[in-house]
Order: sequence, then structure tokens, then C-alpha cells
Amino acid sequence: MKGIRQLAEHLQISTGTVSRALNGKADVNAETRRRVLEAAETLGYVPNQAGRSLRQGRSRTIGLMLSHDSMVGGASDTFFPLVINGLQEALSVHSLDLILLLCQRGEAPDDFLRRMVAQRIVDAMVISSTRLDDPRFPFLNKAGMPFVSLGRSHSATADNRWVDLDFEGIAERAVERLYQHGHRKIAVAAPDTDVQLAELFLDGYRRGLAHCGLDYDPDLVFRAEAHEQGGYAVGQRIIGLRNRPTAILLNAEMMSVGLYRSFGEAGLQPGRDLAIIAERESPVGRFLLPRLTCFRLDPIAVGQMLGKMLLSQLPAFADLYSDVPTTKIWPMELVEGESDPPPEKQSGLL
Amino acid sequence: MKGIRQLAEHLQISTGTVSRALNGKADVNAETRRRVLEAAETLGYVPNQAGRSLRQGRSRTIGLMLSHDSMVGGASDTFFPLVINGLQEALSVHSLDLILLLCQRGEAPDDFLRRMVAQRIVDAMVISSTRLDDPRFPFLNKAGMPFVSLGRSHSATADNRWVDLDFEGIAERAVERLYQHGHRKIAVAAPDTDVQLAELFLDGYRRGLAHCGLDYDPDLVFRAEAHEQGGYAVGQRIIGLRNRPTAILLNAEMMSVGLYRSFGEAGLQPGRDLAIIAERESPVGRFLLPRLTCFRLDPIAVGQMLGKMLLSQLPAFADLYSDVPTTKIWPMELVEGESDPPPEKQSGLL
DNA sequence: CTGAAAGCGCTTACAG
DNA sequence: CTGAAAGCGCTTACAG
Repeated sequence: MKGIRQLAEHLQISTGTVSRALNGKADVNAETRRRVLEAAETLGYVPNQAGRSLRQGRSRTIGLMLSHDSMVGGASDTFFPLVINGLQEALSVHSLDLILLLCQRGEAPDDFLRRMVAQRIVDAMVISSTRLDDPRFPFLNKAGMPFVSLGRSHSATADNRWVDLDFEGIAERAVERLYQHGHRKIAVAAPDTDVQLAELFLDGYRRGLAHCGLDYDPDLVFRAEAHEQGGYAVGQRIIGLRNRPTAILLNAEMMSVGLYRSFGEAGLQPGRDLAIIAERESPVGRFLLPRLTCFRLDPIAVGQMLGKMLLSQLPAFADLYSDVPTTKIWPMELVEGESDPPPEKQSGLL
Repeated sequence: MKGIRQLAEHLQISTGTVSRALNGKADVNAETRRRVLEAAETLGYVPNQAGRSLRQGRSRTIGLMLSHDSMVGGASDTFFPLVINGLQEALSVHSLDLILLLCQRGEAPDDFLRRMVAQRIVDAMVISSTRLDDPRFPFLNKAGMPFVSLGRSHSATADNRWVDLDFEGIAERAVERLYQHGHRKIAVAAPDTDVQLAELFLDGYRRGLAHCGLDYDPDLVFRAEAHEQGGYAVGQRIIGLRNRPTAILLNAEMMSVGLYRSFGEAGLQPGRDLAIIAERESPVGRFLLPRLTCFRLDPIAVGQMLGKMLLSQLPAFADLYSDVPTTKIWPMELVEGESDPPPEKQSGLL
């Protein structure tokens, strides 16, 4: 079935009536509507999106911009797909489709976004992998494109909506927990880039130290990339120290795989010889030996929240979502593993 | 800048000329073209996609359909993002955009595809996660939507284009390698679903056994899901056996994380107590201890090949890509790790 | 409740 | 080399 015109001719009625019947407008005869829906179903008619978008001035499609890094890093493994699921759930309530726009490795994220927005393929955007200073915020604000962000930024205005994980809080709590376990020399690993989470993670770390009356020692901050290789490098550096830290916080759980290996190679045991707490629960961390102590959250709920925040930004749905918070720092719950045993167990591990 | 009409008025020329200048048509005065391009640049004009698509009958957008499983499973970790990069590289040569369409958990992939195709948002599709019997092939063939597939299927016709990994070949070679290392009781893990790769992997396994003169023993085939938890379950079952296999092939490298843990918990050493070869190289496998022996391929090249195959299916570009193969079984190269030590080293590991 | 008509923004034969 | 006009498929005031 080609178009609405053919469908209308087949039914011997006007395209306008077909359109109204299909779009659930009130003023259509019940029997007419039934005939139209039945014919559309049997003939497999689905409205051409381009015609619809052009006429309505909107596409009913939401774009989620992902960077190559957010897919390849440890974050990919189950986090993003589940966030996306939650997002789709929230949007599908209003028949909005979600498409994923993957910024190529090498392409500047800002240019990429500009292109996508200018083409008007999507009515609204979800952005992620925010940076401290992120030009996408002023750009989207200026372009008048509704959006929400997974991640904070200094560039966000009071009108912008975002959800972010409580990186600060978990770093603080991890330090306090390690302190209670008897640790006095607690290190931290964080990425050496301008991603927002690095700053937050370190802020929380410092705050935790302060609470415990420990001094901040810049030598205990290990800058490394948030993946296996980065964790391996951190492990190597720690092993080489005269005066090793007895515990470490990792900002990404995939780092632990490399850290475990470096310790294993050196005949040391992660957990016993270095207590480890990592940022986010994942299947890998759950099956490492020792099992990783980490922080849990519900990524689907994060996605649903993002979806609702986005809907609150769309004129067509704003009134239905007026009670949605404007920003949300998502709490995370500690999941006790085996990688930060309390002092009395530290020698008896395995 | 709103539309082409405003741009034309600003330049005091017709919209037709603006359009021709912008689209690089030959018969435009050089100076006119320069003025148009400059004005478009400074005023930030980009053509409205809906208008373009409607008029041209095509969107210059390619859809990549991903299933939730393909993102969440181990396959996600670096494989898909890199394939996507290669795909985008190939398509960007002709200014074709790629959008990712993620089939929700729970939504039937066939219905999802039907909806996407009917809406005509994309000109062509890339599908993945093929099954033995996959209705998407006849559907796309019937709908006349050009497509390529990452993965074989019995449902593919001779006209369909696909790239698939050489699951059969690697399973066969892995068995032969393990046989040469002295193993006579070689197990295999494969998913218990109708994904195409399960069948191929088992076919190769059987062929390898036959080459080595070993009997096929169904008790050595462990059906399990292709992730950490699945690998853990396989490990548990092996440990419980009176007469354990001395080696195993895993169809997914993420399984090894769980398998390693189950062995570690039982005081056994992966590698020494069970030789392991897994399907695909990944950062996790590289940093496990012992390092995983596995098979390597270049996912970017796979993506580029898929892109070229797809272009060969599009009328506008077919003649430029007439030399692209119609199907390709992608070879993989063994990467020697520490998880399948030759016999003389098996006792001295670690 | 339905039909006829306009028009969304673009590209492209066609005429000159 | 450029302009005027048609039309892609749809939705939606408007008239009846």
C-alpha cells in the first residue's frame, strides 16, 4: 500500500477522513473508523514519516546522542542499554520513537550535534558524557531544541534538566567505609580528562578524607583511563611504591580487571593486599575473585526519569509531567563484595 | 534561518537556484554558488530533512537494528561500537547517515522491524543477531528494502548480502590446537537458543573432533548463556563431574570471567586445571589471569565491508561497488594467551 | 460527521 | 545559467 491516497480511493472516502480516523480524532463515525483501521491493517498501510513530519513540523522522534567512548568503555556493558530501555518505556507511552545517534570516533561531538539538530530529524535530544564545560548546553538552549542530559555540567542553566549519578556521595562513603575498616592510606583513581565525573569523584573523595580526619595526599590520586588497561597501569604503579596505599577507590569497575591482573602477576592478592571499592555494579565485578565491592543503581529507573524529564520539556506533554523534578542526583547503594574485607578478615581471605 | 525560501529571499534569487547550488549541481554560476554557500554557512541554514525526504523519496539515512541482547551481552563491549564505526566510515563517503534502532527488551524483533520499515525513515537497513530461521530476511526481501546482515541465516536468499564471523573455523581450529596440546576430553559451551552462531560453533567443534579422531560426546556440550553468569554455571557443572574434561571452548569471552571464578572458588586454576579457548578477543580477556587464548578480528573492517555491501545494494551507488563480494565469512586469527598452556607448561603455570 | 483545499520545505523537470 | 511551477504524502482549519 503506497500512500494515504490509495487507501482513501480503495475505501471510497477522502484522505482527510482516513487521516482523522487513523489519528484517533474524535469526530469520526465509529463504523467509518473501523473500516479505515481494518483496511490499513490488511493492506499494511503506515503513514510516510516524511509527509507527516513536514506537515506537523515535528517528527515524534527523540534522538539519544552517544559518544563512541560511552559505548566502548566499561560503562557500556549493561548500563547504557538499560538506561535506553527505561527511556524508551517512558517515551513509548506517547508513541515517541527513540533513535540512537552515535558520534563517530574522531568527529567533534559539538559539530555532530549541530548537524543532527539542524536537520530537524528529531524533536528533542538526550545527551550524555557531559563535560565540565560543555558547549552542547548553550547550543541546544539557543537552538530551542528541548533536551535532557545524563550528566551534569557547569554549562547547564537553571532551566536545563538532567539526571546524574551521585559520584560525589559514593566516593565519600567509600572513603568512610575504608576508614572504618582500618585503612589510613586510601588512594583514588580518576580519569585525567574533563569529564564531569572525575571532578565530582575527587570532590567526594576529599570530603570523605576530611570527615575521617585524613590528609589529602596528591600522590594518592592516580590518573588513569576508565578501562582494564587503565586499571592495570594503576596497579603497576602502586606495586612499585615503597609505601603503598592499603585501599583504593576506582571510578569505573572495568579498571578492577586490570588491577587484579597486575596484583596477581606480582603474587599479591587484591582485597587482602589492597582493598578495592569500585563505582558501579556490573556482571564482570560480580564474578571477579574476590567479588568486587561496588555501588548499585537501577539504570532502567534512570532512563525512565530522563524520559519523563524530557516529556516535561515538550509543549505537547508538559502539563502531564509538571511534577517531575528538574534535576536529580541519583543515589547509589553499596553492594558488599569481597574486595574490601574488614580488618579481621583481611588475612584469612580465600 | 528557517527555510530555503528565507535564504533565497535574503539572496534575492529563486529557491530552485539555491537548492541547486547547495546540492552541488553542475549548472550553477560559480559566483552564485559561492554566495549561496557563504550565506547558508553564516546564517546556519541546513535543509529540513522532512522536506528533502518527501520530495526525493529517500532519506539518505541507513538504519542499524540492534537487539537489546546484542548490546547487553559480552558482544557489546568493544565489538559493536567498532563495527558501527567502520559502517559509518563507509557510508559517510556518500553522506549517508547511520541511525541506530534499538529493539526494546520484550518487543518482537520482527514487529519492530516492520514498523521501522513501514515508516520509511531509512532507505536501507543493517540487521544483526540473526537466527537460524529469521523472518526478517523474507520480510525485507518482500518489502523491497535494501539490507545487509551481520550474521548468516537459513532464511537468507542468494541475493542477500551478509558478513559473518568464521565461528565454524575457529571452533575447529581450537579443537585441533587443544588436541595437539595433548587434550583428549574437550568440552564446548554454546548458547541454547536459535542464534545461528550456536549451530555453527558446534558444527566446527564436531568437525575438529573428527579430524583428530575423537568421538563426539554430547555430555561435553554445555548449553549456557553467553555471559559471566553462564560461564560460572558451566564451571560449576564441570567441577561437579567425576570425569572432567581437560579443556573447553567458549563461544563468548565474557563467559570466562564466571568460569574463572567458579574454578577459583573450588581452589582450581583455569589454564592448569582446565584449558580454555574463547571466541573473541576483548579487553577483559586480555587482563584476566591467566590471559585468555582467543580469536581476533578487526571489527572496523567488518563494518566497512558491511557498509560497502550495503552500498552495492543501493541503486544510486551500485555501480561503484560492483566488485564487493556478496557474502563473506570473516577469518579470525588465534591470539595465544595463557589459558591453554601446552602440556609441558601446564604444571608450572603461575 | 465528511470533503475539498491549502500548504508544510524541499527538489527537479521544464522553459527560456 | 536561472526562474516559475509542480508535487512528494500527509494533516488540518474550514465549510457544509
